[in-house]
Amino acid sequence: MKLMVLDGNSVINRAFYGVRLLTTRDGQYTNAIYGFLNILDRVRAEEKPDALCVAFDLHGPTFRHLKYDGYKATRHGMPEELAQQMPVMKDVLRAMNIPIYACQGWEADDVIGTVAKACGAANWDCVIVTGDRDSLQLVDDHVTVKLVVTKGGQTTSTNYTPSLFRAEYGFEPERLIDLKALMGDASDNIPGVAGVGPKTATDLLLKYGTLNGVYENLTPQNMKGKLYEKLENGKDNAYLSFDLATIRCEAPIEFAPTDALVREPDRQALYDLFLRLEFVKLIDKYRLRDVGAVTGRPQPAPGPDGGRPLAAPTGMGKALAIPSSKDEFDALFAHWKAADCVALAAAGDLDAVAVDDGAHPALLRRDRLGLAYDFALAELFSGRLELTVHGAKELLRALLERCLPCEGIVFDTEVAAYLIDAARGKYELSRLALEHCQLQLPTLKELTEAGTPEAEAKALLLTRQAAAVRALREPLSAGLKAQQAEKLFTEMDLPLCRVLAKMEVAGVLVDADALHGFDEMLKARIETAQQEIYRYAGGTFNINSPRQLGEVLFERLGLPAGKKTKTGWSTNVEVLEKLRDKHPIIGQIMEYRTLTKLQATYAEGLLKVIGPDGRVRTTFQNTVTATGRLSSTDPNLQNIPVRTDLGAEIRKMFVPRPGWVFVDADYSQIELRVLSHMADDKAMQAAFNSGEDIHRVTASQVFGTPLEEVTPQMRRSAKAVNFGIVYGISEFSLAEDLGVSRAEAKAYIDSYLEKYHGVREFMQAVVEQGTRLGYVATLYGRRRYIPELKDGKYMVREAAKRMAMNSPIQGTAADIIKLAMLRVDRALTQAGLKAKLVLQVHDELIVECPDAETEQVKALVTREMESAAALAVPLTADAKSGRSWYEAK
DNA sequence: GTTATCACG
DNA sequence: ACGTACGTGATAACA
Repeated sequence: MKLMVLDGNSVINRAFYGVRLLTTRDGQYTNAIYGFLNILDRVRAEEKPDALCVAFDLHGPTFRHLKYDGYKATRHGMPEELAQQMPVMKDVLRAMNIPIYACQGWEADDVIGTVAKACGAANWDCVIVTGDRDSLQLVDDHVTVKLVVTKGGQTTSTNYTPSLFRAEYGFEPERLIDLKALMGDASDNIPGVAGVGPKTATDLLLKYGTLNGVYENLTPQNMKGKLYEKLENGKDNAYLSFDLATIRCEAPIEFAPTDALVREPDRQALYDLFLRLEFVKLIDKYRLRDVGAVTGRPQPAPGPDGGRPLAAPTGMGKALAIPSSKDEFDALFAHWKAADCVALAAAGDLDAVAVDDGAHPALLRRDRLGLAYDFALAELFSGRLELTVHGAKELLRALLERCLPCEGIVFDTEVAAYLIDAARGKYELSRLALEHCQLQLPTLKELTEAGTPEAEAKALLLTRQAAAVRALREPLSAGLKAQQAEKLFTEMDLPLCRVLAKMEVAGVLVDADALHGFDEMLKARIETAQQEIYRYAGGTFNINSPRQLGEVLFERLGLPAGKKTKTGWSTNVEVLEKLRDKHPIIGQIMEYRTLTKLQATYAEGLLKVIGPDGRVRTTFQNTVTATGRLSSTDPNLQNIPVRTDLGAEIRKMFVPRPGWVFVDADYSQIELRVLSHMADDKAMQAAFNSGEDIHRVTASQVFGTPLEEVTPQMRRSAKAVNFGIVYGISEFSLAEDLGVSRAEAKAYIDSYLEKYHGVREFMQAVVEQGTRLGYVATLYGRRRYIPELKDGKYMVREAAKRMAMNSPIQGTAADIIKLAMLRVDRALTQAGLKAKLVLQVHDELIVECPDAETEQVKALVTREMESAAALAVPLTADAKSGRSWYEAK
């Protein structure tokens, strides 16, 4: 029989430092618990013990402590983030029915030793799981130590048997005590013999066997140099250390191995705990999903009814209708019209839609309704129902693609959840339902594995999703209200979904032939650069591998290595730039990098996603960024090159359809204007009101030079300072950026904040409020929670301050351009123009426009962008038109 | 899946 | 004494 005992404190410590900080929505830290459970799972799977228990330290003085004042005096107190998790960890273990042992006045090690001894007496094997090497002294024929190391979430472990120990240390496990007695242990505050380290101590033990052996042979002849003296002087400390290092196996605990036989967990308690800790995946892993059902939770369990016919998705005894005629649908529709919340969940291909109004749940299926199906969809989205969905933009896109009506969506649970906490970036329906409504959604996999045919499983899932969407509306509405974010929701982010859907459907035409030609040209130039590089390097290697490149540059060619990354040398542009004059290979590598980037990401990358109609369709993500900006994926059309001539060639291949042009309008300095408004900085506002170039004015102010005497160099510096201010400046980075001394950079910043003291006060106020309230907000009330402002670590706190300073500015600018998009879209429609918004790039809007509408659209877009917000300074936008994105910019 | 790099505002 | 600008996404390498 085999018992496994975990050193609770040691393992949870490893887990805490090995897993990045995680918190629940209400701020409970969970990473150590999560990591502990992972380690526990792993070692259990590896060892398959018959019995299992955990030993913990208790607070307060220990037996060993009392013997020596210095003992443990330097052990760091547990960080608050970990201390908070300790009681919960024990709750989890209790719920798992794993016994916990601890003993006042005794250390976890002593308890473990006692347990191990009891195992020996009962003729059981014992495995000790710990992250500390102290316990290795307990290793014998029946006791092994499993030493765990956690690195970046990965856990590896080593099983120490007597033979492995001997191989590594050269002596018996028990002699580890003698070793510590000689060399000491700073982390445990064991003094050892002054001047004797691991090397000397090991040598001594190998020669004389034990600590006693060493002192029995202590003569000046035996010990070289000063060693004799050191040992003589350190004798008392050595024997004291021996005592301190010895694990006591007689802690007064009642223990027999059979007490700890593995038992089934208390599934209910464990489920409740995991739910509270938001360990959604672990609920699955421990197969606790069914527990939610048997305890009167609102939703039946997914597992057991996987094979049952569709029924009662709302748990209130209502029958699910699956209409198969227009009449049946009409009857349902009449009921829905009277409901205050009709929730929908639609299949991606729109071939099925689940409807749930709380009283008349239904599933509309194309295969059941046939020709009446499109009619039903048209009715559903005719605007006569108040619909709630999860992910309005995707649904609208699907409807628009099929030329169906798309009215009536008044609530989007995904967008609402994003507004409530934008920092999460992920808003899966299943997760939200679990957190806000304690409602379990099955997964498709579970249902099919339970034997439900795939089609039926998908249908069942949809009805569940509709019910979840309906259940979520209330708590999320309340959340929006609590944050006074209703207006932001109703008037900005929700209506924007339709505009974004229209833009996605419109897409942008890309000249595939031209792009293909560009691709070929790049390939040829890459080939040339590659040959040159191989020639200079004296052989071939993978230039794309930073590791191999580092080897060639810094080892083979012996170039001076600059900065390092975590894994090796850095080979990024800044490093290469500094080496440019040192070796001709550098220029070629930079060329190669530029070319391959263009080729892989833009030429080939875009060619891959051009549709049959020659257009590419991005997805605008409206629920990912922490600040409120949009992002663009698959493909990302917000990072098409522009800064270099060769890169900008790509923009020549983004073209309007024949007979049309692009109108491209961008805001001028929107973030700085927003800052001048929010900070109410009169000096900065005056600068904008003067109509002068802002960076020049800043230079003039900061350097105390008349405007006419500002040199390009001064303007460049001022521009960098302006950027720095928006980002939450640090002297160091500004100095780096400008290539000046830190003192000089500091002088710039000081001078800037002196002139623009409104900005200084604003930044201070934002950080103060952010720390006090836990969040910062835009002009329109969009919040970003930044709990790191209260973090104990200086670095984390400083980074959080920069986020706090930047987010209101970046976020307000994002809010304003969202308003502008709504206005432009509406104005184009109202004016009866054919022109369409096609792209947004943060401060820039691109409209595809018939030639004849060009001038009207330019004026309209400029007007709508400039009047989107009334700030204390003018908001200006410049519009241009052209036959390609390149020309229009 | 994580890391390094580099494209954009 | 420590490491450093804000916000994104795609690609290739490597574990």
